This record gives sequence, structure tokens and C-alpha cells, in this order.
Amino acid sequence: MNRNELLHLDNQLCFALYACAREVTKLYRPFLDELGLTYTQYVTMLVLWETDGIPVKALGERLYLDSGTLTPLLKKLQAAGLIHRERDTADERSVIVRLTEQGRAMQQLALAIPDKVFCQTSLQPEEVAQLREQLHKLTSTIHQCERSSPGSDLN
Amino acid sequence: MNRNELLHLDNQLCFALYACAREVTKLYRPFLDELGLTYTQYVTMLVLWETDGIPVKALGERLYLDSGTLTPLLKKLQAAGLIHRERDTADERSVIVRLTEQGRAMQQLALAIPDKVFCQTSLQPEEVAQLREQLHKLTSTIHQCERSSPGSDLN
DNA sequence: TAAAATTAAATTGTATACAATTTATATAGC
DNA sequence: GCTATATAAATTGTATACAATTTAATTTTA
Repeated sequence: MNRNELLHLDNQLCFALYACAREVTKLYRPFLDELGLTYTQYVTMLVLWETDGIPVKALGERLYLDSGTLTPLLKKLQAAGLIHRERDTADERSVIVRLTEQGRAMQQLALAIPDKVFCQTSLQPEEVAQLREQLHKLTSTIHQCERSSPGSDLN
Repeated sequence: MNRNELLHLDNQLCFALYACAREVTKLYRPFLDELGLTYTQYVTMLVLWETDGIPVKALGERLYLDSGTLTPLLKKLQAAGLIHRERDTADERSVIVRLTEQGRAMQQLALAIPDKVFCQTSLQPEEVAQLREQLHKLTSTIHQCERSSPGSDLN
């Protein structure tokens, strides 16, 4: 790539990711609207349906989100009656997130969503799987990189 | 994929994209901090370095962003002395965005960024190109889909 | 050509993201 | 046991995203 093309928008992997992630997220909106969830609330529920009773810390590690994003989001899910939060009696610093009956019941309504979205991508199942794994690999490579370097911590 | 795995977080392409896009964006921060730009401001500058004197509308189509996001962002770039905005004399509805001298000069400082980020991805150049094209294809498929369907517009 | 429909920005309101700081609790070293 | 350090959430502040509405200008059409 020559000096001239180096900064072209369409040559940036970062922009391809940034744009694609937002467009894909928009595909979920009509289906999530029916459930009264935002996209971030939806992926949070996905984690809880897999692992109920998880601490906020672990939830954040799974979603790559911090308490600055999760605290207000969890308060909204609680206000909607889908979860409740309680301090861990074994470690009062930690907050455990649990599904309510209503929160668990919503999983049944969500089951239809992945297929409805998939239809609109015009992708083959193998393409989805391959792309997903490439992205997982890249994400964890970067995440490792971040944990080892920030400021080099020389104090 | 059975009923149980259907909603697993790690099986969702959407989440792989969402997480990866945010992690990649974070890689830019230390370099963009030196220029005083956020990531979204950076991709906006990429478009302007390619196409100076572009209307806000066209800028939004290129970045998949609307005036709700762009108007405040452009005001900040203007306050930073990188661009100025002026109504199109031929069509007063339209606002044309132009680089200042300082804005154009910043391109030279940005030239070093792509390589610095690329190093941290542990990807081969061909992998980057292939992944980028896959994402472009998916993005435009979805975007087409959106333009043709929203509400079916039956009036 | 005057009203109706369309278009481009800007505005408003809600919900993230995320860095940086604060608060409360727990653990480690002495 | 007590202090220094570390950890987990919450809080604060800034910057997006984006739907929905408003405002101003242009184009269409009756």
C-alpha cells in the first residue's frame, strides 16, 4: 500500500469493523424493540441466560464492558423487572446479578431472534462461523496486548 | 446449532463484531490522543483528507453516521481549528465541510498510525485485506436491506 | 405558481462507552 | 492486629450513536 492509499477510509480494517458492527446491531433493533431491550441489554441477558448469578466483574470481562457502562444498564434491567442485584455475602465488594422469573422467561421469546437476523445477512452458516472465529482470535490477541502494555506501568 | 447453543454469546456473530470493533478502536487511543482526536473524529478526518469540501450529507453516507452524531462532532473539529463549515451557496440546505491549513497538515502526523496499529494485531497483510473485504460485503448487504425494508413504507 | 411533499441540518432525548476518580471492602506484609 | 495495597462498584464527566422531531430550503405537482 503506497503512502497515498495508507489513510484511505476503505483500506482501514478498523473502519470496516466499526461500520459493520453498527449496521449489524441495527438489524436487531426491530426484534429487540418487541422485548423492550437495547442491543447492549440483549447481550447482557445472553450472558445471564448462560450464567445466572454472575458478579458484575465477571459480566464485564465477558462483555468487555466496565462498571461505568454496566452499573446504569443493570439498574435499567432491574427497573424493568428482569434481574435483581445483591451484594455477595462472602465478599461485600462484589455484586451478584440474578435473573427474575420474568427475566428467565424472556429467553423463550429471544430464541427466534438469531435466525431472523441471520436471514438478512445473505451469509452461509460456514461463512458466519469462520468470520466469527477470525474476529474472536483478533479480539483476544488485542485484549492480551492491552493487558500487558498499558503505560508499561513503570511507576 | 441446537436450541441450547443458539443464544450462547460466543456463537453470535454480532457480539464478535461488537467486541472486536471496540477493542480495535481502543488500540488507536494512545496515538489519537497525541493528535487530540477521538476515534470518530479520526475517521471523519480520513474522509476529509480524501475528499475535502464535502457536504455533511455525503460525509454521513460515507461513515454511516447521521447529523445527530456529525453536527456536534464537526462543531468540535471546528473549535479545534481543523475544519470550517459553510452553507452551500447553490443549496442553502446543505453544509460544506472544509479542512483548514492545520487540518490538512495533520494528515502528515496521521500517516504513521496505521502501521503502529497493524503491528499489534499479529495479522498478515493478506488476512487484513481478506477480513476487511468480507466486512465491507456484509455491511453493504445489510445497508441495502435496510434501505429497502424499513416498515415497508406502505403508507 | 402556490401548496404539498421532500430534503438537509440541527435539535432533543435516551442509552451507551469509557477514562478517571471515589468509596467501601478485603487481603498482604510486617 | 494494623497499615498499606489491591480490588469491585459506583460515580463523574466527556463523547458518541441514533431515533424522533423541528426548522429551513428546495422541488414537485396540481
